[in-house]
Amino acid sequence: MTDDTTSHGLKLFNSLTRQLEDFQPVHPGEARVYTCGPTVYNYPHIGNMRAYVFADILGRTLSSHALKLTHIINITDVGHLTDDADEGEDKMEKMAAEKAQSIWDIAKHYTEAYWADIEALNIRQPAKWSVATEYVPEMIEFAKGIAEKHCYELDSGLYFDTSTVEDYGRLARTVSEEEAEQVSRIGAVEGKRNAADFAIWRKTPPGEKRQMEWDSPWGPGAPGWHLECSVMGEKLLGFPFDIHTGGIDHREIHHPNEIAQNQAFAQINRGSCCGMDGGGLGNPTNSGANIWMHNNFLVERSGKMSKSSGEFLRLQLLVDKGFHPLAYRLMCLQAHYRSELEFSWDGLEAALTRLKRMVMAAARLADAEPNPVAEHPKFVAPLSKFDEAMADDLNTPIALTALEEALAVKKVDAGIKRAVVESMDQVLGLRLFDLSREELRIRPVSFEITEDEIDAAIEERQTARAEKDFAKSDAIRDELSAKGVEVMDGDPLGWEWKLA
RNA sequence: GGCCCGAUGGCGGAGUGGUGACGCAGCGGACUGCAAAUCCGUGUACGCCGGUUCGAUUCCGGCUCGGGCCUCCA
Repeated sequence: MTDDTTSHGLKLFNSLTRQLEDFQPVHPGEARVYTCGPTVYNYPHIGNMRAYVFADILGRTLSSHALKLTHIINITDVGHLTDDADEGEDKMEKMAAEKAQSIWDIAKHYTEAYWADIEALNIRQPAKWSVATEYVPEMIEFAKGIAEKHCYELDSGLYFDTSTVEDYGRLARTVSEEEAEQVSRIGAVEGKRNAADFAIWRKTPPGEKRQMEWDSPWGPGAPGWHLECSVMGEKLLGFPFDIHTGGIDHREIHHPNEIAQNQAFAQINRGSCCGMDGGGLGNPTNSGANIWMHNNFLVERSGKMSKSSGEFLRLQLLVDKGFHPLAYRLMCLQAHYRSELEFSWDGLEAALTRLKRMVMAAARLADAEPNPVAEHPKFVAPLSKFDEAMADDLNTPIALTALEEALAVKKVDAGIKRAVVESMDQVLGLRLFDLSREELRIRPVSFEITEDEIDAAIEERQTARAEKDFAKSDAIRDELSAKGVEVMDGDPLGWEWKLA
């Protein structure tokens, strides 16, 4: 699964150019990736998690191409506002006030909840989780560096003048400043030079004291949201790095602003960064990253997933209903990352069934010693199909079909087959050889019956069957069925929960 | 209002200028006391109207419908 050409045969869709591009590492043999992570003021919903499944697939694919991966995911624990881009409450402060907890406790709690989901979805650990509040001094330094030529100060903070960089908004396909002006912003900040200008430092209003604030040349306050990603990307990966990922929503505001900051940085430090000349985005490296990738949304019929509509879809809710987290991962992989994906419980159940069947097929290879050296002609087609699909902008839906073709190959050495399947699952991360059917059989919290009771009932039923008392055995089966248990006589597992 | 995207069988979802993946569901078969599970097999679709073409689901234009963004969001 390796390719020693410079492009690694890998094509990725660059949102900046809206084209498929060959992946050419900035540093030969390496891949440096920055992923926009969560703001830890609430639990992540499953739509949020799609972004990290996508980033994980990207990272695994880069690794499979023999690239040394350095992956950074940030944790935003400060600097996110509730309404307008420049005013309003800080999300973190708001939640802390609501819960009457320290803002630091809020951040810790939701960071850990997020990490639990990361693990449950078999998302690999990045090289580093970069926490925004640990980089505030660097953010101030960064802001000081670009302040004179690219920023101006208002009462409420230090603002970035978007007219000082070329091609502002190119990522979002904003056509012109004129167009941006047409947007009527409620509560727009007085004094901004351009409608699109944004705060890079938010001053604490006089007489107030925030839980999170730092001293700065512009007075006490907090960094703007966009600043952290510019700074951590530069500090940890160096400009330009290879790939920047995030949700498609970031394509419109957050990443254009981040890019503007990076361009300003490139202008100030012209020549000191490889490839960055401080000009426009005709030279993509000025954006800070060679390729910008965005995953599309998970949607449901009511529209976009929303955190404001009360109970939202958390991974734990799926588990509570009897769905293993990896069924959700598989559901994500069944669609291309750039397509919207429709969420439904039926769809999730379909993914779970598919996953179970793949796990069963893998289990038939449990006793085989993986033989990654030997080859077999029957696997040539599935393997090349798999590699081509993944190299074609991470086409996981097709890669999955190649995996299933490999699992379905008959009359071959099990060791070879196992090695093939393992190599594919290394990229897809479904844990086919670690999972058991028992693990996938998760009891929905709403079901009353215990496993001991089920075992007892089934034993009683088997006795009746042995005595050919089918009236009784059928009655027991019906009873179990009413309680959500499906009896499976000819199956070693014996029984299964009836979901959905 | 501005910008952008989508429309594929019962559901989800790939892909393609000319035999329309795949998964789940359904159906048939094997197995089973009967089922279930499993395995094998299998039918059904490219929103509408024009255009280009020998030929379009695939390219172009229009229409209809749906969605996203423009305010925090993966």
